Amino acid sequence: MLMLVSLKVKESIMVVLNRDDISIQKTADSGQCFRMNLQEDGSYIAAYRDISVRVKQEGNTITFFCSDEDFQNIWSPYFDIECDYSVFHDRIPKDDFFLNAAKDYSQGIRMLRQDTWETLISFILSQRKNIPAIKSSVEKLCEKFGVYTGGLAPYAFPEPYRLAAATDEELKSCGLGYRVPYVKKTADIIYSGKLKLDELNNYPNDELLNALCTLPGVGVKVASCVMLFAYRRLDIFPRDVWIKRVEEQQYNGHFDESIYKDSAGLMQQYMFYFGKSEEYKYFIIK
DNA sequence: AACCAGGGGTACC
DNA sequence: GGTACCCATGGT
Repeated sequence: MLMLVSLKVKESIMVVLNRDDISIQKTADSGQCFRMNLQEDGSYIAAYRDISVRVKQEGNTITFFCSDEDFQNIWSPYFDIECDYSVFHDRIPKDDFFLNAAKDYSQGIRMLRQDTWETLISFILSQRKNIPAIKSSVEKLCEKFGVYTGGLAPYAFPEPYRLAAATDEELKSCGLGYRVPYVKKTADIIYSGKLKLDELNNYPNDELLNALCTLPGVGVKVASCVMLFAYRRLDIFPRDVWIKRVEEQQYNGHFDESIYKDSAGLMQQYMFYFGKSEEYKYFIIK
């Protein structure tokens, strides 16, 4: 059952939760974020803009090493701690064996509330890359262009003006390949204020999609990821090669996400995470 | 060592 | 409106 217990530890250097519906590991490996990494001690460091936090999970006990204030203001929203996903799970039809298996395998993944700018650039450079390669490029961008913070994640995600002013050679050295002009032009559009990411917050889905797709290197898939992971449009269902593969193998080529309404995005995460797993190969044979 | 990766732009038709 | 082809790099 869902437990919503929060212990405020004295001196408030950490916040401890007891939750059986959260997995930091699965969330870190779910491919929605690229700056949440396993440390040698088993904890994770999660980074976001220019801030970072250490999170350690042992069973149902999750410890955030931050002040109570930072937890309430930053990390609780970021990890979507307040949201109960069980109502989303209840919408899965009993006879959809694949989606039920995907849900069971993936349960614990959180729908993170990420930064729009960081998510936009991350997914522009995600195209035709696997997740380790994306993480590598993002890390290089931070090291080369990000402000030094001295925090757990020492370098912030670079500000728009830094990427707009970068040379092609500098960007290429981050492994961006042919995506260099996409990143640079998009950074210039954001930096110059021709498109204001904050203002898109109150756009309806179709207008938000259109606005994002005007950016170079942004098509429907990248825009969908930004909408789901940063603008929190939970009814959006991004289709990448893995999802399309699952649709071919499990849904005669098309999964109708519309019946899931604002849990479509979560279902997509489950399908993606399960579809990539070794467990799924076993599921197909069975 | 081939093959593939959380795709988009472009040139066609 | 579709569709074929190219794109640069790194992980497996």
